[in-house]
Amino acid sequence: MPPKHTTMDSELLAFVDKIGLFYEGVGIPRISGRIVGLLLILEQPISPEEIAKILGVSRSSISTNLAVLRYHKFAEEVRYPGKRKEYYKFSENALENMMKMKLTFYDPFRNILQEGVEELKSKSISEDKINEMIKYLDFEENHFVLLLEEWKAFQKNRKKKEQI
Amino acid sequence: MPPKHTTMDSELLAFVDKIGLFYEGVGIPRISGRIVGLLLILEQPISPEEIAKILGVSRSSISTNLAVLRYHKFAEEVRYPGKRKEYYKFSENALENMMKMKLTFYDPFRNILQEGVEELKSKSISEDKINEMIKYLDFEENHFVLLLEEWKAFQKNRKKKEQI
DNA sequence: CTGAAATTTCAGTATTGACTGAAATTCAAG
DNA sequence: CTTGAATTTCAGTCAATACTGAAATTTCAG
Repeated sequence: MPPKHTTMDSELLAFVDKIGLFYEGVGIPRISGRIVGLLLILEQPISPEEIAKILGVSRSSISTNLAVLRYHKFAEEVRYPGKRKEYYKFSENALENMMKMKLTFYDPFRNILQEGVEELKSKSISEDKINEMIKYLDFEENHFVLLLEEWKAFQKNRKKKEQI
Repeated sequence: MPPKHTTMDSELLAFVDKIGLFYEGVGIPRISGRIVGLLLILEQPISPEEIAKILGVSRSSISTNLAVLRYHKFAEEVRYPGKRKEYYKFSENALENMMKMKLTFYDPFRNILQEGVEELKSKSISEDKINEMIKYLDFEENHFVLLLEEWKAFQKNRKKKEQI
């Protein structure tokens, strides 16, 4: 049976809103942040309908924002047999997926710089600063990949311990 | 004697614009990105006046954007004795400073989550997802600090080699 | 299959924030 | 100091985009 989330304590809402504002500050839609905040604190999955009601925004806006959270695998759909409604929860591997998302930054930037260096070899420009930057991007990306591996290993280990 | 940069090859400008668009895509003003691109390829420092002319944007916009690049230590002021104008170059430690900038992300977010957990202990919310996220943020931040150290060491070593 | 319930899409609106130009301020050469 | 060149500030404009509501589409219980 799907859970009901009709109302929400104003202190909890304040927490959710703070996350929304933080998201807005880093260039992500505020509603996305508020949804993330909400999913973070709820024990049980919640329907888009209820999210809209609790956050006081339009149903369509929730739909759009859930679509991108779903796309990045931050939010995950849950279905209850016999119920038509969708329910959402904070994705199991949300943190891992957030990191994977960050990793998509490097390639496009690197490509621009790399193409720049190659195309512009003939012109009288300074290549060394660009090359330095490419080297740095590779350095950082590589670290991120390792970080991801470490985190996954750390998690797996922890899960195993909990099982015992 | 300060250098002159009156015109600029259209291919170079295309490169500069690509960086601008990339910046825009990640939520940073396009002009900031174009200035960064310009400083990247130039051998010699350039005046705000000349940047404005080359990029075809208002002088005031350059001023504002240079102020934030300067604040984050991505761009560095250069003065020529006897000349009133300011000149700018890509900062010596720009890459290092970009990373330091990224590090400012963690604390505010961590604080929101931490306060959330503490304030909301009484309410019937799920603490474990928040705690997991805090743990992850610490994990990532810590990695970044180490990365910064490694990069600095790597750089120092390289500089030494070049000297010989 | 059918139809009602739910979700998504999309055109329009509102809000945010980047950019401009003129006015105010700062700065350094003389 | 003084003065004019250069930079910064700020109110106003414009453009990008987050959000809304209605219409279209999808979905699944019966």
